[in-house]
Amino acid sequence: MKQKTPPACPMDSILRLLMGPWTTYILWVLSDGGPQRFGALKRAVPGISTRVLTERLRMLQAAGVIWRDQTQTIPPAVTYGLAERGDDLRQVLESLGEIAQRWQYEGAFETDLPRDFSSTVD
Amino acid sequence: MKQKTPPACPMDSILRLLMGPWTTYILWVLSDGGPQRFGALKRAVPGISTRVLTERLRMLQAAGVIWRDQTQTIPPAVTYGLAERGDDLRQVLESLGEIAQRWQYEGAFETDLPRDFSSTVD
DNA sequence: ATGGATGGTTACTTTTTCGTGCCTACTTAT
DNA sequence: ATAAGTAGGCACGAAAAAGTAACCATCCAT
Repeated sequence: MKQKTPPACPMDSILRLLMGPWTTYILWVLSDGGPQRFGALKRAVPGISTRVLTERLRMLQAAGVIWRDQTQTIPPAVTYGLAERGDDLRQVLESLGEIAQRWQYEGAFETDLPRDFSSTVD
Repeated sequence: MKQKTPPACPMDSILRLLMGPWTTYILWVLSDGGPQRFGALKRAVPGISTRVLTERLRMLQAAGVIWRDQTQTIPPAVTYGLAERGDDLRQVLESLGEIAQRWQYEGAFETDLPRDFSSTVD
C-alpha cells in the first residue's frame, strides 16, 4: 500500500502534468511557433529524446492540452498544436514566466537548483 | 557533454522550484495556515518525509519564497512562513488551481497520471 | 537513567525517470 | 540495393530523486 495522494486538491495533477523537464518548453514552442510536426518539435527542443518527447506529448494530449492530428500518408505525418486548454495554461504560464524573470533579475535562483541546470559547460 | 539547458527563459528555474511532489502543497499549507513550525508542517503534509520536507523548505528559503526563523532555545524552535515572493507565487498558483479544478470537473486527468496517483488500492 | 520531543543531517536503499540504441514499415534519394 | 527520414515503441542501463532509518544534542517527564 503506497497511499501517496498528498493533496486533496487537483493542483497536484496539473503540476504533475507540467512538471517534467521539458513540458512547459514544449508548450511554449507550440504556442510560439504554432502547430508543428514531431520532428520539428524535436528540433525545436534541442536535447530532448524521442522517448520523453513522445511521453510528454501523449500526456498533454491525454489531458486535452494539445491536439494531435495524424494523416495516414505512408510516412505518417503527425502534427501537434495547442488545444483550448493549452491556451488556459499559457496565460498562467506567462504570469509565472514574468515572475520568474523578475526573480531572476533580483537574483533568486542563485543558491538552489537541484539539478545541473544552467551548466552549459561540458 | 550533457548540454541540457533547454529553455532560454528562467521559467525552468521557477518550475524546478515548484515541481517537487510536495512543494506547492507546502506553500498552500503555509499560505492557508500561516507561519508554522517544522513539526506542524510535517503533520500538515501527511506522508512527507523529513528529508524531503527539509529539502523543500531549504529550496524555498534559498529562493526567498519563505522565511525561516530559528529561536535558539534549547530544543530549537524553527518557524517558517511565506515571504513576499511566496505571495507572488500564491496568486499564480491560485489561478492554476482554479484551472485545475475546472479541468478535473471536466474530466481531464482521467487518462494520464504517470505515477500511482489516486490509486488508493494497495 | 530512560524515553520522547524538537529540528534536522547523513547514510543506505529503493523507486522512478531519462537517455541511448535498436526496431518497425514504407518512401525517396542515390 | 542501401541510406536516410518520419513517428514513434521497446528494452536496458545509468542517474537522480525519494523513502527509511539511525543519529545528534538537549531538555523534560517519569
